[in-house]
Amino acid sequence: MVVQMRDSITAIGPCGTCAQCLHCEARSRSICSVIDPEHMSLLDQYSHRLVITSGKTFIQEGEAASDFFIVTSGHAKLFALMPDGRRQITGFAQSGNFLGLASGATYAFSAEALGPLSLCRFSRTGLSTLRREFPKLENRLMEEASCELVQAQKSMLLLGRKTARERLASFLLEQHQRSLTKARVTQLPMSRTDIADYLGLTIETVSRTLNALQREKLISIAQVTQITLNDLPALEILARGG
Amino acid sequence: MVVQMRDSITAIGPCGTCAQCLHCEARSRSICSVIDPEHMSLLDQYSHRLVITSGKTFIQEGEAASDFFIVTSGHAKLFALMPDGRRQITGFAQSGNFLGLASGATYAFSAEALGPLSLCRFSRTGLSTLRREFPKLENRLMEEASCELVQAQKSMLLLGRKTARERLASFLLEQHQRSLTKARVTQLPMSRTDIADYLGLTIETVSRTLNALQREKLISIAQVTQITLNDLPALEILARGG
DNA sequence: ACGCTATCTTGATATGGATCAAGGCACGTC
DNA sequence: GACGTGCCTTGATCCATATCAAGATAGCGT
Repeated sequence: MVVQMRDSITAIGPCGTCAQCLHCEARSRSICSVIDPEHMSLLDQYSHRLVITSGKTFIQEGEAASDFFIVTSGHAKLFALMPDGRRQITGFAQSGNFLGLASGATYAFSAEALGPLSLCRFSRTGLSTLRREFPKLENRLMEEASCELVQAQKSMLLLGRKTARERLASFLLEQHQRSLTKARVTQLPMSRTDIADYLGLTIETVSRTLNALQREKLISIAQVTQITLNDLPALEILARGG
Repeated sequence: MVVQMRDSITAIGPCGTCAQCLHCEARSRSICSVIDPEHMSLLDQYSHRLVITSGKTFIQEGEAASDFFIVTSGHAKLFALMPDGRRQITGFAQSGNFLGLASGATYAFSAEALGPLSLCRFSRTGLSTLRREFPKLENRLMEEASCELVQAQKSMLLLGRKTARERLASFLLEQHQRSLTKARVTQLPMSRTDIADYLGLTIETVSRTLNALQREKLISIAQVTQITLNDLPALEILARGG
């Protein structure tokens, strides 16, 4: 059962027989991991799969916050805009991440697909029902909120007090940690412009600083989006500022 | 029942007969507002009153996050430090505010009293018990976390993309809104250094920018800590950046 | 009231990162 | 394989804010 919505958003709706949640590639990393496989059907009932094309905005700042999302594959960027176009990316989301906590009645941020993206959508009321049904979800959601708050405070320190070099080192280490691999090669899903808007810098400064770090042998830039961290300890010292 | 702890922290412990929570000056503004007066005694049982002297650090970044706090009177600043002393204040807390959500196993921030401060302390386990006992608390805590996340995203935009003038205008409006009065005179509980560390600026820039806003008649600085917002619409336009 | 100290303001100068302006490179199209 | 078209890099210059350096104020204790 596939339903076409608007121009580029495809909804693959609930389906009693195919039990999607059970085989969800993001389940172990998402809030759904607290729900036993035997109750998966209720999860299926209140969730909908979406596929989003690259570059599409699927959450619009200021609109009624009626849905929550879990990223099941791909990457997204979350951002806030100023009237003159200045942009601050407040975070990147990947498989398993829960989106929508930073909202009151309306969304406090916009979200856009960084490449092809699949999502799982919950309506506000649907999630409420699930929370009542599975008290463990409450704890998991609070955990999720706590992690986001901790991350937000790190970003505030970075944006308010770190130099460009320290910001790039922090960013590269964060990306490396999120990649979940031990390999020191990190594949970046975002452009230089996105990195700049995440770190509160300009694209030129990002480019210059990355190349400076490469000249100092701290990193190697194989391709634009593929960076090797050659000296993790040195990068960590740089990132934390001494 | 008054228990003296360390040098300057006074604990006024649970007391079966005086029913403190019922008369708590912060109750209507705190998470406790969701609990009926008839159940107040359970709240008393799991909470402890503390009085903190000005300047004392009562939450230390990196220490085991064993307690949560509610500010019952006074103001506190929350901050993160870098090894060389650079500081980012991530928020200010006042009566009713809940502290401790931005924590995993350890606190992600430090907190210090801005002037005399009273707190209500909950142990992690005590709060867990209360959450089980009063499901409404879950919703209220999630609300609290959402508000903090929204606020954090606003701070990220401010720190990453706004000019000094825009930051000061945003700050003054935020303080004005928090004061809960309609009067256009705002009494600031924090020093210029704190404002600078909150806005990612230096104390000199804060001073110069405030005086520039005064010269332009947007504000009046009666005393250092007492500022009148003369032109709210203009300040709002400035704060949002056009 | 006096002086001590911390905080704030103001001025002069420096600088990290922004802005302006060309190139270079990769990738897709015809 | 030439030609676009979007990134990305590199260079030259500028400027908003930091830094350095005095003063000015305001509490506060004696």
